[in-house]
Amino acid sequence: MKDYNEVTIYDIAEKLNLATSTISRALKDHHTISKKTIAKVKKTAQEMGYRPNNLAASLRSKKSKAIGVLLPTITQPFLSSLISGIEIAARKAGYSVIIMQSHDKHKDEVDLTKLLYDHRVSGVICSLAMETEDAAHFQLFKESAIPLVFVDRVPKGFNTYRVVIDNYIAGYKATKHLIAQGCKHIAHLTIGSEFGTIYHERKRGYLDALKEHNLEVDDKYVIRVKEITYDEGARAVKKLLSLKNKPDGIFAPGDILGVSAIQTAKKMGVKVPEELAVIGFNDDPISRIIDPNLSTITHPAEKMGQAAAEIILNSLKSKTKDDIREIAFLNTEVIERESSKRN
Amino acid sequence: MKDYNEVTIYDIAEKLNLATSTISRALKDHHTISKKTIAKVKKTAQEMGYRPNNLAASLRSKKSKAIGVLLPTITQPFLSSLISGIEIAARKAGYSVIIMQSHDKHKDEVDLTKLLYDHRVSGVICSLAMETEDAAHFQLFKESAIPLVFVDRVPKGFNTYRVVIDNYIAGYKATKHLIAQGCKHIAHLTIGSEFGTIYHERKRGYLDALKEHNLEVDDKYVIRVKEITYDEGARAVKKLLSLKNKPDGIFAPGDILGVSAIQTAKKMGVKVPEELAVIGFNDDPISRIIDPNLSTITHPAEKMGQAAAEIILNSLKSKTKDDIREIAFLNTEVIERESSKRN
DNA sequence: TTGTAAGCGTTATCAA
DNA sequence: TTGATAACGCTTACAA
Repeated sequence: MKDYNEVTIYDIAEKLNLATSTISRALKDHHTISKKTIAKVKKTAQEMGYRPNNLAASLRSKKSKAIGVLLPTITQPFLSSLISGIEIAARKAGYSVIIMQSHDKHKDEVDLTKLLYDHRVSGVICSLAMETEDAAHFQLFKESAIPLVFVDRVPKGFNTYRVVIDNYIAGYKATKHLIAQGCKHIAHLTIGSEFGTIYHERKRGYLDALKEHNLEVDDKYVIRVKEITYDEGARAVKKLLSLKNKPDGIFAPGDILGVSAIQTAKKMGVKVPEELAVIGFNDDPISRIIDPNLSTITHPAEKMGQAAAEIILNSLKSKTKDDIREIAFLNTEVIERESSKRN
Repeated sequence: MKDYNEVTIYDIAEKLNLATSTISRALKDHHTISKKTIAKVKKTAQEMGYRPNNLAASLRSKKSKAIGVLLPTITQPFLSSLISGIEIAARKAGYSVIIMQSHDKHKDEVDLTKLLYDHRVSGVICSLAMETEDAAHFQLFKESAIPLVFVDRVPKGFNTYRVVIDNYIAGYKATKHLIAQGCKHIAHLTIGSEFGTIYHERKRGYLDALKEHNLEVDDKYVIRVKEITYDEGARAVKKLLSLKNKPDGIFAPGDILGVSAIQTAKKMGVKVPEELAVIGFNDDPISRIIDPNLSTITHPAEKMGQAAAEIILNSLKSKTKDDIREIAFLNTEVIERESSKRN
């Protein structure tokens, strides 16, 4: 250990014959301290090798300069990009990022909210676990006025900040794209409950696009998957392509499902896009590798992360206990690739 | 705020007519406290809704129960899986995980080591930035006896814990696999300096495998890329396939490069694997999506993360200022897929 | 513009 | 087995 030479503001104060409070203020450019003193303090701090002790500051101010991030997992491309965006924005403002994974388990999510609370994080960014059906465990952040931002998988009927895309519009656009390619019988895969809303919203967009164009809305074309995996995707698509009236288009609400639709179709001798047009969701790396390349919907992960972090940072700065809960709607676009190009 | 009802050990002490020190000890099952008292304290703590304040504990003990993780980026599949492994192991032991991205910049890495130090993290897990050529900025962890584990991209000649695969063996195995498929002219892509060692080691394995089998070692078959991107991979492979003596095999030390080798070959009318066998590295998701599927080398990311975290945890527990710097070598395997199957 | 002094909630050192 | 008390390094009223 080299604790013996850990320099504190007390040491600086002694050396400069000033009070610790003056040092503390000078170091943070407090306006009541003269420029001369500030310069002098900073210079000697530098010379003495002073390093602030965030722990002490946090204890005193009851706020650690940290943002807690609670996600189902961090290995999905969308989520790791999200974290990246958060980390960049947080770092710039001098905040650190603590990450926790719920692994889509409700119980873990509940436990981790408590842990984050214990850590006295300044703010929390969360995307809900697939299992979660209520948001009661987030109440403690509200009660403690700790800014809370939900991203992507957001709870229904819980009043907080949220950063999302308009999943309804995105689903609508995706379906409309298939319609524009001449598809008449469009299938859809879906997952999740109404609580996490995003897949439900995408489905709403899908249904409304069909209705708007007077296209058949048929329950047998909407298949529910248990989880977003290649196996589940294959299972669902096999079922669809075994129908006597095969669909001629599929809107998959995730690229893993979209890719497995292409793979399954190829395996079954169904030509993509000629006989089956496919569009996915997210613009994951795999969508550009599959042959034919998968058309998809952009999901601006890094931007959403930055937006979420900035909302927290602003909320912390303005201190106004605003009851206006900001909703950031980020834009999405259709990316047209070979898997849906029929014209 | 509901600070007014924040319960502290002081409140518990008052209620039970005990000293705060007793409460503190009881809560941690200290052996000098009677079982009866421990039970009583825990029960009332529970009842009163007591939540420990890590910040205060950290300040006092000069150690925050946190592990700092410093990586080039978190969006690469290998690295996000690594973090996942770290998070799981750390969480189990009651430690939190703070992540920082160097974005492969040396300067950022230097700054972030200081930040991590300021945070009083209990330990640090790091994978070096591509730019980094010396490890001087990690010295402060050594001096403070903060356990430091390097993973994957480890520094040369800096004595600390490290969790790695044997990149030499892996490169050797990959090349040998191509040789077993009947390849006679095997090319290799490489990157990075000798400091970060991993790519250099893979290349050594490649060269030794060739030599062992009396196969041609030709400089024109070793192409250096500037970064691991599809564009750089395409550029390098285009060059290789334009030689009058085209290679009949490529060992790419990363799946992105391997995938772009396949794509480029296909585009140039070179058949994979018949005319060109390809093997990548990492077993990223894209390797199973590309057609033909990319043979590759496993890189046990999550396990490496867990191993790294556990080394730190053990080091913290045993407190022995051990100078034996553990090296964990994890196993790798060749995964044979279509891109190299010629027999 | 600067100083005084009281905490923040623990842990650790003695002493009992 | 338990208690009293002094830190840990900083922030922040309030005073000067």
